[in-house]
Amino acid sequence: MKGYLSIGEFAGLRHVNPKSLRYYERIGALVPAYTDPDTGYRYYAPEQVIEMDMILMCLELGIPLREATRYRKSDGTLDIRRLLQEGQQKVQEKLSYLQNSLRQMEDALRRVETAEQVGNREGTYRRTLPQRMILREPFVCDGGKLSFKQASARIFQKGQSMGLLPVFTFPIGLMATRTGETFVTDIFLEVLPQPEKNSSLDVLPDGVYLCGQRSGQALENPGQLIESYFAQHAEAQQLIITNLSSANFAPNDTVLELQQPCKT
Amino acid sequence: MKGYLSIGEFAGLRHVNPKSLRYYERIGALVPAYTDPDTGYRYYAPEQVIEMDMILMCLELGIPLREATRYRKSDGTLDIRRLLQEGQQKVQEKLSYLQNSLRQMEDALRRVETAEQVGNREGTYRRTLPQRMILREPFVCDGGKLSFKQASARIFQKGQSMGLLPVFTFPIGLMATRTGETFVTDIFLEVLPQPEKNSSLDVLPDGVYLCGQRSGQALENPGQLIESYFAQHAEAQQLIITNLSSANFAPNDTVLELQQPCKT
DNA sequence: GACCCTCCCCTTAGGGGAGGGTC
DNA sequence: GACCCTCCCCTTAGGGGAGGGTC
Repeated sequence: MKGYLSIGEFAGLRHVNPKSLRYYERIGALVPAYTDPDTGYRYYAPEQVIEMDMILMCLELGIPLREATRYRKSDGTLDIRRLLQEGQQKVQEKLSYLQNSLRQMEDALRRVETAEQVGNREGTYRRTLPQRMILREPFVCDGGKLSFKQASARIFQKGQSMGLLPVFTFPIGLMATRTGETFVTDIFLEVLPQPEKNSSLDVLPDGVYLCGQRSGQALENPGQLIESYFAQHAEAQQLIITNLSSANFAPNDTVLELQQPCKT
Repeated sequence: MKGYLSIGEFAGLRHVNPKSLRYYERIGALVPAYTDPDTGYRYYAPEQVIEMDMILMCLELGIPLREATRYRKSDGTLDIRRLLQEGQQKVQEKLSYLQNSLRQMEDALRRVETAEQVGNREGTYRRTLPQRMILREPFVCDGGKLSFKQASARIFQKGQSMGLLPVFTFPIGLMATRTGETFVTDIFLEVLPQPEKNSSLDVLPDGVYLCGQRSGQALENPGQLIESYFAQHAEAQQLIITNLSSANFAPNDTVLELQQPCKT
């Protein structure tokens, strides 16, 4: 056929499979310029490669092919400009979404790596912690009503509804502050800093912390854990209990770190 | 169930559909901590949310769930670190791919918009063109062997195999250079500048061009078009013929622009 | 001999019900 | 009454054949 391309030749122009072109025809997205009525052979005009390009762009952008007809006007002409404009916006959105994902993943990896270095240390040690942004709620230890697990489910949901995006579940904890003979506790969720949300967040300051580790089971009775800590450390005004996230996460095998801010 | 979550509660932790969780169980990606043998009710442990997070991350990264078991070691522990590391790489790749797409789309849109401003002008006019990078091949007009359509299909394939990424098919053309009484012609494909590939490309310099338009049909006999142009413009040493890409692309309705570099 | 045709069956990650039991 | 269960059928964009004609 003079000037026309067979399905294989046409497919070769963009390294697609002839099967794909038959599918595009079936759904009406790209009809060959000529089909031999005797043999059923499809023949494409070289200019049709632009239709193929538009289809390939729609696929990349995640625009369903049945909707791709929106970029074809009633007279059959293609509205490339609209596809490009709407496409640019879609790509921009994907880009900022991925950039956000990357930030989260970097943060999570950093967390896992420090946990690996710190994990399973014996006794008491000091380490310097960066500033942490937290979402915080009062939590009454041993009140009986809300177990720690239930409370943590709640704060996760709150953080999520606020769009605070914690990646993986590690950074949850309790903080206790001594008030006279007793203490008050809050549950908290460590979140990624996000400029526009910081007003509803609290800060755990950076600095040197006096640390020690406990098994994860200890959180089943957090009141007792805190009480005995404060009894043994008369100078402690505040105690932070958080889970060390490990790269080999095994449920029922988390390690807690107790962190007591040092006066400097 | 004390401490366990029903499928709906667990799904709510990450705003997923319970149907998804049943699917994850079916393929073995996330098995509930406990299933009531009498009622079939699924119960999840709150810590399992980390498994859900890993699944959600795999989905975002385009890692098939059946492969997601790779991030679970033989003893059942999760290898979060590996997922994060491999995931970061995937996200980086997607990012640079999208950034490239965006560049191409911006370029295509710019092209469409200038074509809109310039399109359908009568007579002769001057306009300033930016520098263009081109991939170029000799093309013998009216040699008979290779039609222009066939030759353009070939150069597209060449450009593609070199990874030069033309978006949409517009930027193709012919350039003719006068040599004494006759002229030589090349076919060319305009491509996006890419630092690492520029060595195999030619340059059409920026500057002012003397332009005029013809219907797309004229390319069916390009030799004649060029011959009559050179006959009418004794001063012309070089002629570039390229298609004006329109935002409303209609095959068989392209407009050609003849561009003659002006001496300045 | 390489290419093209039309069936036909299969894939991923679920969603939308129907019909019936459970908290 | 809201929630959960198991079927069953459906979706997108094709890919992998089988069996048979075409360039």
